[in-house]
Amino acid sequence: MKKGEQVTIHDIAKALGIDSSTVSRALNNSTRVSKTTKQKILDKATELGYQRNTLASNLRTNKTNTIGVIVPRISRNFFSSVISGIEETAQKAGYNVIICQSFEDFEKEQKLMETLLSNRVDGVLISISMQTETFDHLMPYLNHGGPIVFYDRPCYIENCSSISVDDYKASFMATEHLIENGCKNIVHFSGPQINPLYKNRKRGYVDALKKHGLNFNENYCLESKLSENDGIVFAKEIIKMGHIDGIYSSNDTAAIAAIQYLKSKGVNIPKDIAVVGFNNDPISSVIEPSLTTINQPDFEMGKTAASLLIQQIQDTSFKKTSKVLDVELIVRQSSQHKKV
Amino acid sequence: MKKGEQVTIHDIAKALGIDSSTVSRALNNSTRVSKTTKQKILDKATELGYQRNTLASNLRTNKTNTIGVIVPRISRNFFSSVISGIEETAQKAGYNVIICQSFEDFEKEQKLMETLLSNRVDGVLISISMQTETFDHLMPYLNHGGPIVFYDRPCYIENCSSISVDDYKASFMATEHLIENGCKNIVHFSGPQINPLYKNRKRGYVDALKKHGLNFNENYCLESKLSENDGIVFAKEIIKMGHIDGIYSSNDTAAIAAIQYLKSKGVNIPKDIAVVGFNNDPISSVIEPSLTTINQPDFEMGKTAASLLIQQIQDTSFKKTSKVLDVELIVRQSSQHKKV
DNA sequence: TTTAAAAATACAATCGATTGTATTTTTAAA
DNA sequence: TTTAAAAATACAATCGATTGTATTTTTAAA
Repeated sequence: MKKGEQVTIHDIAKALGIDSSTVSRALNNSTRVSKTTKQKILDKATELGYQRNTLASNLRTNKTNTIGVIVPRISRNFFSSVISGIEETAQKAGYNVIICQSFEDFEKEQKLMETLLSNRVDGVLISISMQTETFDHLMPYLNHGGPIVFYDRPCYIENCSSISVDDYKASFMATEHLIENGCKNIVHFSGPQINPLYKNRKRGYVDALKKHGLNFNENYCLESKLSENDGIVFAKEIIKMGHIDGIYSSNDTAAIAAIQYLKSKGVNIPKDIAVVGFNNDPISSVIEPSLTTINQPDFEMGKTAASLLIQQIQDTSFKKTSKVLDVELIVRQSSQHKKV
Repeated sequence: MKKGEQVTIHDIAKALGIDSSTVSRALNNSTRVSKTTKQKILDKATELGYQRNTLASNLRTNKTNTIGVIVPRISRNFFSSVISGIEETAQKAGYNVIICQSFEDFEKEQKLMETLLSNRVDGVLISISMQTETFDHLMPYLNHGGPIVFYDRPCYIENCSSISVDDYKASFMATEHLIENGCKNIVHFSGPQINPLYKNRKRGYVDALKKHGLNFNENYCLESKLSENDGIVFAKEIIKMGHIDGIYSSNDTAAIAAIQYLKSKGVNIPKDIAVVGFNNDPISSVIEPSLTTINQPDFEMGKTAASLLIQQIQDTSFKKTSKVLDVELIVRQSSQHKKV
């Protein structure tokens, strides 16, 4: 940005022979400026091509009207839908949104928090990375009085709102669905147990087994970061195990990778092994057999998260709340095992 | 952000009984401050939990070390890969990245440009929306001296660098591939012709037909925004047309939607109709039959775009350039028509 | 020990907008 | 026409950091 070309309120003031404070008030549509003057100022502003310097304004008013969003990866469908929800709500309330990717990396997440604090965003929405095990990097921001709301991946920090999905129930439903379809030896693809989200999903899986008199085998719970490659690795293990007839995966990515690998090895899905995923990625309806999965209200989660955060920004006495949204089991072909 | 909690360089200065200018210089590691003083200042800074106020700094130095990225939709795989490339290069050069979605909406794009100008980002990377037909909304930013680099969707504005893919060649290859596989009546799914990108793709399609002595039928060129729904609408038209044996789609989304619809109507892909897409979305390798498509160097495009922009930011005499990256035809099952 | 040069630090203005207070102008009642 | 109240505008300080210039302190040569 070339310096010489910046038009400021002082230029407008000088051009009209008035004070810059009046210009400022006019541009903010204050009642303290007469209509005639206001019009003159507005006209001159467009004439000179004035554009408010938000940096200066933000510095003075001590707020940025900006919320920062930390997301593990924007490329995942679930997250990009959440972001759309956030943007919609934020825009309506007059807030800008800065989107940052942590790439599931703790150090990157730390740096992003620093940048957001340094840029004095009014609030932060964060879905913590899978690597994150401590929360010290959030404290400077919280100590400066900045509100944080957790979405998708809950995180129990005092005074922070969070919004998530009923992972336990979803998992229970998914596992029970496999059992009802005749599966007896169900493997679970799980994520890092440090995260309550994956813990809850595991609990749901275990409890569903228990309810139906199937005993839980710790070896059947395969933990990873649920990447495509993890799905393939797990599929290989499953073939080695030999007698597995069901897979409940904590995300679609790993489930789909596993299905493709198993199919390539001549395993019939769902006749030999039934599969249920999690997320309802677009790809899940395209793969053959189409994948039974859990649909989350992603867009709504984004809207709710943004709305909780904005309430906290605007009303510091706002009581912190935790919201849990409901999910839906989408039954497709991959789970039609051997229905009696 | 609560006001009372802000620690400034003045607090550090007061605590140490020195001047704030010295504190500022120390924090910026200037040679004008002695090692002992520097250490004292750094220690006090961490003790007080000081975090630089970037707003103030940016206002004073008249740069933000931030580049703005306008992208039609982050959820599209191609764009999220481009963004990853941008972030990597930007981070290495010490720039922050603000990601904004236009959702292919012109008005939204206008607003985003205003916000970016207002926030005085040092440069802008933009892939213009499909709705965009005029470029007046870019002028205020350009007039303020801010550099803009176009990526993916070229846009010929004086003094602006751009980086794109050889769409003509890609299209020619794709169409020729269908012809070589025995297709005689090839439909082209095209995008808005206002955009050179889709124009070039159409040209490639037309020229490939010509080269192989097939005559070009304007009715075979179906124009839309290439959404999922557009793909279905086109598929219906194709069934009506009756004698189509090949589809070359300007993106995978429409191609895949069309394949699914055609399959549901009993059309055999690729025996009855062969299909080639564009983008190499992850879904293209999962659908059955797997989709022959064009792979673009998305990550590299992001890196190159960021690097071009940063060069322009740092060296105003930098000569504007247009780069064209090469593409690759990924042959899969959907195009195996009736190879002789 | 004196003194000039170099190093370190302080002073003061500035970036562009906002805002509490003071002053001037306008309005309307007396 | 006078005058008090209201409206409009100007003045001046401020947000937090940076930076050119001035001053002080330190270093090292004479």
